[in-house]
Amino acid sequence: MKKESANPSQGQLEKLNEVRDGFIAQWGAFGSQWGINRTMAQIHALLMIGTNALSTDEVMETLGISRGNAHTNLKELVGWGLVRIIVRKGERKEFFEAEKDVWKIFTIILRERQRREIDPALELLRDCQEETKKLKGTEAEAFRNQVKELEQFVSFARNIGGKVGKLSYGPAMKLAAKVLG
Amino acid sequence: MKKESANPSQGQLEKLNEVRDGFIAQWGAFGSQWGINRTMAQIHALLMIGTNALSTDEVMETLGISRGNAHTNLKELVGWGLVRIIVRKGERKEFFEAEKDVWKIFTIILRERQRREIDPALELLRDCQEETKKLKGTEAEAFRNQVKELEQFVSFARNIGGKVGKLSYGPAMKLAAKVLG
DNA sequence: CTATATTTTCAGTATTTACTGAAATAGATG
DNA sequence: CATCTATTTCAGTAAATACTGAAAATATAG
Repeated sequence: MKKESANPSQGQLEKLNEVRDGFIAQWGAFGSQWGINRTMAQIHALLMIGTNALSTDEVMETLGISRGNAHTNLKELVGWGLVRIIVRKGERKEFFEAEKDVWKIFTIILRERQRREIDPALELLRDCQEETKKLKGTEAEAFRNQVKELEQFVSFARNIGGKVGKLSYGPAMKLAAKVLG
Repeated sequence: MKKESANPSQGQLEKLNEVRDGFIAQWGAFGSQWGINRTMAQIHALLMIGTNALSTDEVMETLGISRGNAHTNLKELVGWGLVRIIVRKGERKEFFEAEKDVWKIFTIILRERQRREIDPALELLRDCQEETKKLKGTEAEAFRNQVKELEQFVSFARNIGGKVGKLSYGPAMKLAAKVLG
């Protein structure tokens, strides 16, 4: 008979995989609500909760997805800076490893969303003001004014986000303490 | 010959409509990147930049969409609290009016996303910790630990968001000044 | 250079998500 | 209660998005 020990039993391994699979599936679902592709979120979850870097084939197999899909989304994650490519000497394959530090993950996502989504939105808001600068009438003024308010708020928020994103964990916590008073 | 005045000329009205249409279209595109349905974002933009409340028919007509689509998305916006229903006496139709105060818009979106997306994610993270509490082994520990870190961070951020969302404009700006200090 | 392993691309297809239009329901009016 | 107006629902369809699988490109080793 097997003795109880620090090593997991068969049942425990099964349980772990069950919970992990559930986590990955759910995380994928959350991702798609946030405008992130489901598979990308799943791969990110998979790499984040595992102990070692995985190859494309391992990702394909674990999630049951095609090579093309795995490849595209892995590279997309690398593009975000959330995943790094690891090359092991003697091995020809690439392996993929996720950033695990939650604060780093947060700042990366913050910066990337600023760059990809906030900045273009600000540009639109500024263009709209510029284009209607000389127009007269109630309607035109209402439009210009609302757009201006939006622009001021977004660029203000962006500013705060920018500062926060540059902080490292310690200083960020000190700042948070102030906010939480 | 028409004299120049505070009233907009024909050309100005055209220009205004052109810029407004561009704004609405672009805002819709941004919305879909953020996991918000395009039409809903467009209707929100339309109501936000206009001077008066619009009926379902006016929304349909302006955006060139079906009644069902207009109806569903208007009610969804009402569900978010970003749009109010106006009933004019003597009129049988409902009219829709958007919240225009940017700080209010921000706090509404903050609260709703917390409720709809962050809270369920936190629940998942907590469940995963609970379910794996007793499992032994390196893999299990890595999983539990990463999930714990995520949970701590998200619930911490949620906390800050919660406080900020409860502030009104003035105090929020004072707080922001500290952060930007 | 040839053989082999790995990555990348992408046309075709599947899945998901959003929209239409019309029918059903609800509300008001005389 | 018959009629008219407005709202709501939803089956069917359209559009957007994501995925597959295989072929092409690239890299490595002998």
